Amino acid sequence: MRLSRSFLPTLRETPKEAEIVSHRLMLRAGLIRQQSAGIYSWLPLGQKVLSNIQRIVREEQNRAGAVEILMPTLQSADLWRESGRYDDYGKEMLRIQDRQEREMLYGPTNEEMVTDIFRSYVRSYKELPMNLYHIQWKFRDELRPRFGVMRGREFLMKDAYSFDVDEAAARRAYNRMFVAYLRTFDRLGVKAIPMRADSGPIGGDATHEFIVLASTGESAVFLDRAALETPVPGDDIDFYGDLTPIVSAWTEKYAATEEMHDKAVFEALPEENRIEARGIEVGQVFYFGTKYSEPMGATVTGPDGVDRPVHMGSYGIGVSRLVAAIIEASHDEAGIIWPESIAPYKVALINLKVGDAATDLACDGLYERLTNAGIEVLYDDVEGRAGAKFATMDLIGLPWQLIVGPKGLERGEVEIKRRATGERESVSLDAAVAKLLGSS
RNA sequence: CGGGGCAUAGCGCAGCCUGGUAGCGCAUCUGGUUUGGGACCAGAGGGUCGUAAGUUCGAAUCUUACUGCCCCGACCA
Repeated sequence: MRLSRSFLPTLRETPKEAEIVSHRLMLRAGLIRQQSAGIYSWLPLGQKVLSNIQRIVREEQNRAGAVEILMPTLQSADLWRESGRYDDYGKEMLRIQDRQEREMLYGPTNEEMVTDIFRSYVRSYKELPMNLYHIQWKFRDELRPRFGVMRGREFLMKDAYSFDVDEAAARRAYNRMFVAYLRTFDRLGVKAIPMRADSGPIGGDATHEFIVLASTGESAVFLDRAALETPVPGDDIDFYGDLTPIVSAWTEKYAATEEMHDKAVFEALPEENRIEARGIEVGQVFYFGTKYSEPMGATVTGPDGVDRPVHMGSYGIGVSRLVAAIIEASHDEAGIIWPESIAPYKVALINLKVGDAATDLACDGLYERLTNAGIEVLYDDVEGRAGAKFATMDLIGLPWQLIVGPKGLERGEVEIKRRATGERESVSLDAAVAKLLGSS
């Protein structure tokens, strides 16, 4: 993408409403614009990051056997009366009337709706296990939205729902999502630790929150340092094999949120292993048995010919929140440092002297070669001073900067800078292309 | 929802106390000089001062109500 044809509104000064670093950087780098308390528009750069995160989430969900659907944002109140949650959910749920004065709501979650879909079609245990997910906007009318998209009212969430014939099978489904989450967050370039968590109003007796450590996090957490070093399974993992050793390797190490904190167990750890920190919840997995299937009549016929309510779990990832969480975990004084897997562009191609024939020619050539090779390049082809160009590119945090100016070109060289480390080297144009093609 | 704060140009702010019809920096536009880490000079455009009522000869400024937004807390992907 040529900068001259793009829409990249960066700010030199921080809007005063932004308190935490991710919110400030998201506004300054032109990722989002606030439209109302807790409600944001996503600008081109933010939208690209959001879709890159979705792509990875989707790939890992699919790999773990979940099947993508798409449910609407608006739901009928009647469905929620079946589960009893229409009255329970309270003011956090945005209730709407349509022109026929039918009671509707903007979905804060989708257990009822997915259960309705399931019960409409599935009759036999032979069709299980089943796991349906979607990535859709949710609305929760928070008392106090804050920190930008970290706690917005409207937010993008991946939510998956598993259906199984009995508890043992449901626990296996739970483990599949647990492992999928380990892999997803790893690929997104963040260290998210599964921690024992309170099940809250959704109910159920098995749940973990996946938490990214960050000083600005909203939850206080306690964990064993060993949890940080537990390996994440590779992409050769067999999701239908026995996952319990992997899950156990994580759950055996102490890691808990404040609500579930067991002081005695924590203090039994060697002192140097005890970590007290703050964290951002980016995902949560639940097993809640027949909480919805029973009142809503989602049953299957078992091998013995008897109908039983299915055992369910739900699995959420806060996609829009992850954008902020990743920035909290990966930035410096100058701006954002995107992990390569989700960076909006891989390379910032900086033309230091737009209008200089040789520089323009070199840049256009590099742009074409890289783009043709399938690399996403943001090409700064706009007249401007070097300092301002560097500052903007540092701010938006693309992993690589390819700096091209007349001085280097006289020697036949361009400069490659790695945003994360600041390390830079001067190489020939061919070597630069080769290096960028070669780096993953 | 309890407590606190803010609202003046695209962004950041001053002016308000002590009423007299709005200013600074950045950004934008024009011209020139510059050009490898957010340049300089000269000029220009842009605001019915959140909304509504009130007080007054006169309101950004005083009063009241409302709205929006932010922060702390309780609640939450």
